[in-house]
Amino acid sequence: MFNHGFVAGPKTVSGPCHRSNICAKIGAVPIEGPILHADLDAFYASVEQRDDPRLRGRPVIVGGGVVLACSYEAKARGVRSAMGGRQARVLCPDAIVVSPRMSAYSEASEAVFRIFERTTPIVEALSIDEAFLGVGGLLRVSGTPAEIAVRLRREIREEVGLPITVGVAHTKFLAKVASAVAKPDGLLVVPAGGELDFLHPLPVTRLWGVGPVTAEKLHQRGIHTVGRVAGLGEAALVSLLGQGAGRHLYALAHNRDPRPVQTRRRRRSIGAQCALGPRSRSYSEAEAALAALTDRVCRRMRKAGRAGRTVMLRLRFADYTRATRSHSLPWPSDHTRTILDTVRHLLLGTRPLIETRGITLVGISVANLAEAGTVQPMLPFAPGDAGDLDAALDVVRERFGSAAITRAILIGRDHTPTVPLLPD
DNA sequence: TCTGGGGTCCTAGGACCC
DNA sequence: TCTGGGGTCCTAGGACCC
Repeated sequence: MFNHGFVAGPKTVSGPCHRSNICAKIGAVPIEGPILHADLDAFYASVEQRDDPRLRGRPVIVGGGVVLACSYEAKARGVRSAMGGRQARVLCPDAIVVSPRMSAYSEASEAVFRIFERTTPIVEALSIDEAFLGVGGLLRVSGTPAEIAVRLRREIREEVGLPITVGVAHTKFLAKVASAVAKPDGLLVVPAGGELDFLHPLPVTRLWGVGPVTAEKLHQRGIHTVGRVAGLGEAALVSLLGQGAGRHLYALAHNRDPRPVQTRRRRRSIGAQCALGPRSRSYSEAEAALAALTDRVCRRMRKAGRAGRTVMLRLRFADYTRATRSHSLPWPSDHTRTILDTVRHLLLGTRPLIETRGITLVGISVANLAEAGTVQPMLPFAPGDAGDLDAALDVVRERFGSAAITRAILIGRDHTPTVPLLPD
C-alpha cells in the first residue's frame, strides 16, 4: 500500500513534517524515532538446544530431507538452511538431526512477542522469529534505544532461554542490516549521522530486494557495494532494474527509507503446498494431494476468521519450472466444498500440461481475504450445509486430531488416513 | 544447490467501464 | 463509423524473503 507509494524518488525526501502530512491523509499513525530490529538466532535450532542440553555446543540440524534451520555450530561447517539433507551430512557428518517441533517454536515465539509488546506498543511482526519495535518517545520511561535493546536481550535470554540479536537505527532497513551484521547474539547501534558510513561499504546483496538475479545484473556492471549503487543515479538504476526495483534501491542506498513501523498488518493470503518427490506423479495423485491441502487451508481460514475470493493453484513440473492458475469467486468463501471445487476446476485445465511434463509439486493459496464475519452468505445453493459440515468437521479434528477424518479420495494413499466420511 | 513450505510485492497484458 | 484516455479488476509470471 503506501509503503511503496512514497519510497519513490528524490522529491519525496521526507522529513518528519512531510511524512506526517502524508500519513494524516491516509489515516495511518506516523511512528517517529529509533527502531529496533530484533531477530532470534537460528531460531528452531536454538529452541532444540534449549530443550535438550545434549545438543548445546554441538552442530544441530532441524529437518530431515531439507535443512529447515541449523545451529551456528553447523553453520560454521558450511551448512545452510534450505540445503538438501544429504549435502548437509557430507559437510557435517557429526551433526545431530532432529525433527521439527512446530508447536514448541510457536510457543517460544509467543513468549518472545509478549516481551516485545511489554517493551513497546509499536511492534511489527515480520515472521515467527523477528520484528521491528518502534521505541521513539520512550526515552523518559525506558531509557535510550541502546539501553532498551540491552534489557530486551537480557529478558528474552532469562525468561525464554533464547539468544536474540538486535539492530538499532532510524530506519527499518538500517535496523535490519545492523542486526544481520551483529549476528549471532549481538547488538549493534547505527549512530545518527553515521548511516552512510555504515551503509556504503556493504555488499549490494545486503540491500533489501536484491537477490541472485538483481545481484548478477549489478555485478555485470562492476557494481559490488551499496556505495556504488548510490553513485549510480536513479535513472540508470531504473533503466537497469525497472521502475519499481530501481527507485526502491536508489532510495535505500541513499538512506531514504520512510516506511513507518506498522503495528497491525493483516495476512493477505493463506496457502499450503507439498512436494511430491523427485519422481513425477500422476494426475490423480496430484488431485489427492490437493484435496488434503485444501482441507488444511480452509480449516486455517476458518480458525483465523478469514475468507477469501481468489483461489490460486500452484504447480511445479518435473523439470522444476513452475506455473500458476487462479480463479476469483464472486464472494469470499471459507467453505471447503466451494474452494475444492474451484481447485479441481483449475487443475482440470492443466491436465494436458501435467500429463506431458510431469508434476513434482502442487499447492494452493487463497487471497483477497476478508473478515469471515463480513462475508455474504452463499445464497442459492447448499442452504447452510456447507458451512455446517465444515464446522462439524473442524470440531472433530480439533478434538481427535487431523487424521480422525479424511476424504475418501485419500484412503490408501501414503498419508495413512482412517475413516472415510466425505463423499467424493 | 538437484531444490521445503510459508509468504510478500511488482509487472504486464487484456477485459471492461466511463 | 472510428476513435481517446483513465481507472479497475483479473490472470500469469517472477523476484525475493524467512
